[in-house]
Amino acid sequence: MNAAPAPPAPVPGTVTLGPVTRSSSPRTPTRASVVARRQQILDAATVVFAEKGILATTVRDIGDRVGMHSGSLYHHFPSKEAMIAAILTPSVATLIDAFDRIVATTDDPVEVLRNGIEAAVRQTAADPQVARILHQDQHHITDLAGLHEVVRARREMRDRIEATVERGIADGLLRDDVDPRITSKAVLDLVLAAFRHLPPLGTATPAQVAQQLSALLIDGLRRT
Amino acid sequence: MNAAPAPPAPVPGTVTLGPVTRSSSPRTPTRASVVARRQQILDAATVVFAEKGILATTVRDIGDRVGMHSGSLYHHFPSKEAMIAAILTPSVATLIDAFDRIVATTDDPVEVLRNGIEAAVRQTAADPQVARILHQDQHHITDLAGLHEVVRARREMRDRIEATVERGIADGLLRDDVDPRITSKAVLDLVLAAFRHLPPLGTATPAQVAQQLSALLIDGLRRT
Amino acid sequence: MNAAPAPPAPVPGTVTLGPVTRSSSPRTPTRASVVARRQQILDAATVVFAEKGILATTVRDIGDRVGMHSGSLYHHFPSKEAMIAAILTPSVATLIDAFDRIVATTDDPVEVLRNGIEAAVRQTAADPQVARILHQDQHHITDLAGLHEVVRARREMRDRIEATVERGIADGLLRDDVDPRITSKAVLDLVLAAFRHLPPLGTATPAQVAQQLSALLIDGLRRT
Amino acid sequence: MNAAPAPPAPVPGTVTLGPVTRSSSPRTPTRASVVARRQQILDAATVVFAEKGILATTVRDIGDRVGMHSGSLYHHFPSKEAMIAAILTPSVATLIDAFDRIVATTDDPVEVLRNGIEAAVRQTAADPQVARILHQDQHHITDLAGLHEVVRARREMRDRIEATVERGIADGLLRDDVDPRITSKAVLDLVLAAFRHLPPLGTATPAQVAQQLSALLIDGLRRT
DNA sequence: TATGAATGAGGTTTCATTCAT
DNA sequence: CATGAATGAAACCTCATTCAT
Repeated sequence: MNAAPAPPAPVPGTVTLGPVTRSSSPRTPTRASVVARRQQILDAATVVFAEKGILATTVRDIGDRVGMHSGSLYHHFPSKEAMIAAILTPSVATLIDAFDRIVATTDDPVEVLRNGIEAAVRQTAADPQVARILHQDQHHITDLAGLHEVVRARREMRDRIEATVERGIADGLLRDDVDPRITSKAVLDLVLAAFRHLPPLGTATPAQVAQQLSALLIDGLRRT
Repeated sequence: MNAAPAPPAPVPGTVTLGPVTRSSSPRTPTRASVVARRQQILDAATVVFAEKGILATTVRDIGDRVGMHSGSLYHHFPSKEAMIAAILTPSVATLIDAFDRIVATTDDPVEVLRNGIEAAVRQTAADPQVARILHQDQHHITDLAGLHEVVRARREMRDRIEATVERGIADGLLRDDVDPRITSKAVLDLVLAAFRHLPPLGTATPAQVAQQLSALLIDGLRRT
Repeated sequence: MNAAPAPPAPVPGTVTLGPVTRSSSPRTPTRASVVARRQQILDAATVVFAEKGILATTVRDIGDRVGMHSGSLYHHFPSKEAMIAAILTPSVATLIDAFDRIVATTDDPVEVLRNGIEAAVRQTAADPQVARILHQDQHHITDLAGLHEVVRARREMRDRIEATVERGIADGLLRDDVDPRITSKAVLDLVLAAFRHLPPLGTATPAQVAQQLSALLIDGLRRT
Repeated sequence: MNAAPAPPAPVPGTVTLGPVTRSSSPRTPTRASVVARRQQILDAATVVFAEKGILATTVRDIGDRVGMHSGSLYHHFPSKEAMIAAILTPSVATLIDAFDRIVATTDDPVEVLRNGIEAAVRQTAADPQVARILHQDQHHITDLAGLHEVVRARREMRDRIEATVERGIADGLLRDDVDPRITSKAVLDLVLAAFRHLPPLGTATPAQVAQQLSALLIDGLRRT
């Protein structure tokens, strides 16, 4: 999901002294530094988006945080929306991958759910800011055009959960009086909201949160 | 909260017995119609806020929907924020009241939760748009200043749930390995997100949704 | 500037006992009350204009002060500008009259100036608010179109002063090295600014202020 | 403060010795031009403020005069008020400095007044537009918040004059029947209104105006 | 690639004025 | 005559984006 860094361009002012390989003139950034700068911007943007919300965040906010003028951001990204996409897309993809790997591991739907929750929480812990954006700006993401992939990914996640629940019911492992659609939305909601309990907003560890959510969703609150 | 634009309405209940008593011509701004206009605006605003989000909604959007110039809205409300407050505050208050009445009814924490969830879902069903705003704009509401009451109400709700869970654990009715804080947030989240399953966004009935959430949260997914 | 609250109008329910004096039908206000209402509005407007300046004063400010809706003011005056004219014009006319009477009294230019200053200060004391408006909104009055009369009056005042100074010089009573134009502006300025020293803004009596200004302008600061 | 719109100016003093040294193409935003742009805006704003008054001047008026969109002004100043401050503050400071230098020169209160008046008029002549703003928008400046410094400066000027008059009286050099407070206000008023007599509004030279005001205030109109 | 200035559209709010009732 | 709602223009300011340098 890495948007091609694009070649550093021919560098207009550079006068090549000889036919030698001067991969980096005094001012020519290396490919590495280009990538680094890009990531720097994304990191800053992620923090601000998470803190203020996508809509309330201005490109100037982002520029300020990288120590760069807002206009300069447009050398790295064609639009604010592109930054959002660059931030969310890979993270969402990773999440799906993780879930898929779980599904491949075992056949037991209950295990799939339990492990899936754990994997999701772990991923959330790895990047709580992105999870927060995904959660709190869900609505704006939906109609942002260009984030179709993100929206699709989310829907896919839910479908996988729904399918798992359905299989669990069919297998007689899960109660047959629950609605798979409502349930899957609930599971996804709680999992994506896990960032609230993890640092920096919360204090619990990923393992704890995963255990709590599993307990809640699978076993219920009531003592048995 | 009737979202439908609905014609100015010649006061539905008023039946003129004869041609005589013309105490109010169709356009007389009776006290009733004054209130009605205000409510008309709020209804329109509610729909738009729910659809586009608080931040993305412009006062012009609202004006367009009522068929009014945006500036004219300021005859009824001093600011966009005031409209938001007028929309959210009563609804949130109602919710708390409902929950409180439940708590007063029984001592059994499990019953409190079950009935509380049902009451909340019912309230959400009564005004799904407001619930949606509350859910999806939580973040912006928090730092909107003037909505302190709404924020406080939400926190209060969570505290009540947390206390109930704690009591349930103490009484031995709920499992003692769940974290009341995480649990209460989860319960509140799922309940406030119930609007998704109810019309117009969903198709389930309030009773169904309440039953599903109770089942999920209290009894768990697993067949016992 | 009589801010007197004035009686609340002709009492709507008053029924005239005979068919004769129908100067006021049940709802027709007497000419007197009409005039009173008009004056009430002007008084309120004067206070607000003086306090906040013409431009910064909104018609709502005025309405608020009379206890009337801003729209209703338009039953009495066709525009905000008309109110300004109604406030300033008579006062300015009075001032000119006063000055003219002085001029008619004596031939001695020094006496004319001394008495003129005294008369002007007295007039200012009689209506400090108007003087304040005249002073601080001079600029806006100039290009307000409809206040031509006020502007003209001011210019006329200055011309009269200038003529007096010129005559004084010709008569050998005033120094011949002063520029009548500059001098006349200065005299007018100081006189119109006298409201600052009088209540409610200041504490001096009209006599004191007049004496001070005469001393300053005619005799100078230096001890002789 | 060059009010003239003046072409962007290829830097008048810069004489290119040969066709070679093209260190700055016409449009290079050198530090000088950055400052110049800011000043260009301030100059335009000064003219418009002086002509129409602070309140009646819109940011669009200013933008139009610089040939710039009104929104673009906000790259240079955070608000209209900031522009006002940037225009008035330095000028007022200069005025106080000038007066202070005078006071330090001599001990004779009469000389202090005479020289002070001259200095103030000279300063007014140097920047008549600012003087005009200061004079005609005194009221709005007072409650503009952010211009406290300007207000304070004005008051300080008056205090200095008042002290000088008091000393003059104590020394027996000035008449003892004048009120220092009324006198100081009058002196300041006339001095700040001097712009009326100077170009572009008037035709007198600074020296003439200063002499006239001194004559008027110190020696009086009457021939001795 | 970074900068700083500029654009242009649009956002919320204010306000004199009009008008049906 | 008063009311209260509505209008329409305009005010100040914000912001994503563009572009010459």
